[in-house]
Amino acid sequence: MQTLSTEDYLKAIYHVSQSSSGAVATTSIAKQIGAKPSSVTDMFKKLSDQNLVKYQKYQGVSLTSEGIKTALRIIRKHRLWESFLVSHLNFNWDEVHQVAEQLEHIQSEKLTNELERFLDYPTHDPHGDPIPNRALFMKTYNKILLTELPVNKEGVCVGVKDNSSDFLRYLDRRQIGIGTPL
Amino acid sequence: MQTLSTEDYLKAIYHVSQSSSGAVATTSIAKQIGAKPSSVTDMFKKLSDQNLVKYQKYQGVSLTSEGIKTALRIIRKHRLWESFLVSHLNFNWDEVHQVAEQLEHIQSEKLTNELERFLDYPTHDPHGDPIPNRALFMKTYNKILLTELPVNKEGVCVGVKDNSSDFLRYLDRRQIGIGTPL
DNA sequence: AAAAAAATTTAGACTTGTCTAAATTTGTTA
DNA sequence: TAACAAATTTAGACAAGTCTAAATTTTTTT
Repeated sequence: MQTLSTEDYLKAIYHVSQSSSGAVATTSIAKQIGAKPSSVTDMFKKLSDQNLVKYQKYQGVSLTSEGIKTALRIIRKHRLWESFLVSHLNFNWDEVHQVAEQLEHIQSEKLTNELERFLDYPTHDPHGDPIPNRALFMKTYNKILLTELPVNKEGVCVGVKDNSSDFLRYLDRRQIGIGTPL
Repeated sequence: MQTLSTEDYLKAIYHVSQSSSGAVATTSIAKQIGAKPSSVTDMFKKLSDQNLVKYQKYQGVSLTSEGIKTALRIIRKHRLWESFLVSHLNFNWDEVHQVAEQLEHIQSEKLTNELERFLDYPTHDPHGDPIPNRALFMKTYNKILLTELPVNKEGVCVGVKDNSSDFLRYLDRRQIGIGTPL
C-alpha cells in the first residue's frame, strides 16, 4: 500500500523515463514534483527499500517491474477519471487535470473496473493519451509532432503534447480536437 | 482549506452531536475516529484555533457555524458519491461506505455540483439519509425505529440506523429496502 | 464531602515528508 | 588532467498527526 506521496513519485518517474532514456535523475523529478532535490533523494531511498525502484547513489533511479505496475495503475485511474469528467460531468479537457490528480489516488479495484465498464472500455483519454486496460496493457501508436508533418501530407490529431490550459483553449478556438484530420 | 484529518474530525463531531445533546466529549470522538483521547485533545485545539469548534478544556467541543458548514459539505459529497456508486457502478449499499470515505475528500466544487446534476439532484442516499443540497440544506423527516412502530400500524422504510454489512445484507435477503412499505 | 473511578489533558517521543545549508561526487572545460 | 561547475547526498531541523505514560480535572460512589 502506497502513500499519496510515493504514488506521485512513481508516476513522475514513469513519465520522465518515457520521455528520455536511461536512469531518471534526481533533479528532473524535483522539477516534476515541485520539491527540493534533497527531498527527492530521501524518497528514492524509501522507494528503493520497497523494491519499487532501482537506485544507485548519484546515478538516478529506474522503476522495477513492480514500480511500473504501480505507476500504470495510477495512470489508468487518472485517465479513466479524466474521461468520465469530460464525457459525463461537463468538464472541458483543460479543466480535468487538477481533479484527476486527486481522484487517481482513490483505492478501490472495483471502483476502477466499474468506472471503466460504465465508460464502455475507452482506449484513450480526452487528451488522446492511451488508457491502460485491466491488465495494464495499452496501445501506443506512431505519433509525430505536427511541426514535423510534411506539407500536404495528411494525418489525424491523436493527442497533444502541451497540456497547458492556454494551449488547449487555443486548439478549441481553432476547432482542433482528438480525431481532427489535419 | 482542511486536511484529510481535520475533515474526518469535523464529520465525526457532526455525527456524534446529532445523536446526543450538548457538547461532544473527547472519548466519543476517539471511538468514532479510532484514535487515542490524547490525540483528540490535540486536534480539538487545532480546530479551535481555526474557529471550526468551540472548545473548553475538559468540557468537550461543539461546532461553530463554519464548522457545521464544512461538515455538511463533506457529508454532501459522501452521500452523492454513495448514490453514484449504487446507481451507476453496480455497488451494493453495503459496499459503498469505504470508498465514499475516500471520495468525500476530493476538492472540487464543480465536480460535486456536476455529480449532483448528473444524478438528477437526489434528496437521499442509498441508506435513506438526506443529501444536503448546494446551499447545504437538507430535509429530515420524522423517523421512528421499526421496533417502536405500533403493531398493525403502517409505515415506509426510509433509512437504516445500523450500516454494518451484515445487517444490510440481512435486509436484502428479507427484500427490505428504502421505500418498502412495512 | 471524602475517596475512588473515569475522563481529559500534558509532556515528551516517534514517523512521514519536507526543508536549508554544508559536504561530496560527477561532469565539463580549459 | 586540474580546476570549476553542476548535480547529488548528508546532516540536522521542522510541522502534522499520532502515541504512551504521567498528571490533572471531573464525576460518581459510598
